[in-house]
Amino acid sequence: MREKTTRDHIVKAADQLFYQQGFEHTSFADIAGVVQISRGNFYYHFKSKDEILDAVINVRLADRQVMLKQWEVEGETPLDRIYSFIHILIKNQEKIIKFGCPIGTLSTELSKLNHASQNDANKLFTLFRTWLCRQFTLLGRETDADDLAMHLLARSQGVATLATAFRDGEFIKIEAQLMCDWVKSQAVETTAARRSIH
Amino acid sequence: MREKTTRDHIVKAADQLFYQQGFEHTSFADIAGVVQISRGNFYYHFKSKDEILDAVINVRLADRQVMLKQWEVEGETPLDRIYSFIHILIKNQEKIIKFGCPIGTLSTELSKLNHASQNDANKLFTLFRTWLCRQFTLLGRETDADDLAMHLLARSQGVATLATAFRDGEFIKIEAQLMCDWVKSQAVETTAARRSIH
DNA sequence: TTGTAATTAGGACAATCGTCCTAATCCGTC
DNA sequence: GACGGATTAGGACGATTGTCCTAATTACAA
Repeated sequence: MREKTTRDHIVKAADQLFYQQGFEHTSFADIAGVVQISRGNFYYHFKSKDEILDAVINVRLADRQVMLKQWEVEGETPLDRIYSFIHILIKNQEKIIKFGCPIGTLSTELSKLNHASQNDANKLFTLFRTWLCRQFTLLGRETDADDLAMHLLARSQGVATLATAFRDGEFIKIEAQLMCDWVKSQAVETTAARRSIH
Repeated sequence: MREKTTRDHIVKAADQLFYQQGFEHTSFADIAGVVQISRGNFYYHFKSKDEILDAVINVRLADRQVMLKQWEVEGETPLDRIYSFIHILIKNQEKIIKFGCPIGTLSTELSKLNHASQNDANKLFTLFRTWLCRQFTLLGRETDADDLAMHLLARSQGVATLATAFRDGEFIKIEAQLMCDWVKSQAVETTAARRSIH
């Protein structure tokens, strides 16, 4: 699990710092301080700061892909798997309160910077969106699975934003429970009368 | 409505630029370019960039207070007033797709910067939170009015975040409708059997 | 018209940013 | 031990940042 190469160290440190301080607010000096490396050495491994960002995004994509695969193995039903998604809000509670959602905050920042990598960063959202979409399809909601996926994604994003602003961990717990209840109610509707989301 | 003083011009330009580009990514040169003023002249009106931020936050607070007051006058029922809140997502659709929610994105950025004014910026959230809380109380949900207010705030924040990421205006419309349906269902529960939020 | 305060323009400032260059060092191979 | 490529250290660079200082200009009162 421990990274061996200097390049991996740089990416790992950048990943954390971009999350905690934001991309623009993190300087080469900051990363160098963590990795214990000379500033000039960066440019042997990366041609620019943007290239480090790309590497960070790719690492995050790979990490989340592994996580989603793991949820597919562990969760027997699509319901269980969606619960796993909701549960990361609880699991990462402390970090979310301090720094928000790593995917959402990066997407928001790059959007304001009008950064060239915003499309790449948003692939992280798409990754969860299509995964959730597939689970809702398996749940029998093939016609509106994507709407349900977007709905759940949005709610988790909103919870993260407000939990950070108000430094409120209890709020995360309450909303996570509501989200689980909502998902369950959506599954039930497969056998019951089909209604709109509410 | 037109601002007279140079100070007001600066604050207005900073307000827009902080929204569109973010606080840190907006330089004095950027503001000066809009206001058509020399860079050195800033420090006659403000002692620092942080002081401009404080002024912007106060202007936003005043603006939103006026808006909320207006909704109280226009809306006959608390239900109507909450609808007005949800409707800003539709009204500001284009801006939200481009730049997100001005309150949420500022709060998120200042949180990452660990900026001294983050508490002041979060007062914007509190303003809507207490206002929504009052409306839900008038709706007969005095016991969990604050939970409902936070829930609605979170959902609107999440919608804004994803609408920006996916540049999707249709998503805003769908979710706004869902939120309206949800609010209505919450009001109905006052007369019907009291259940948990779902 | 004159004098005084308010306002502005423009440049200097130290610090920091991302970037780049070159010399030194490391390390495995012959 | 010597060679050669991979890796690193350290500083120089131009640009930009927020901040500050001072002289010039404006606007208003006497």
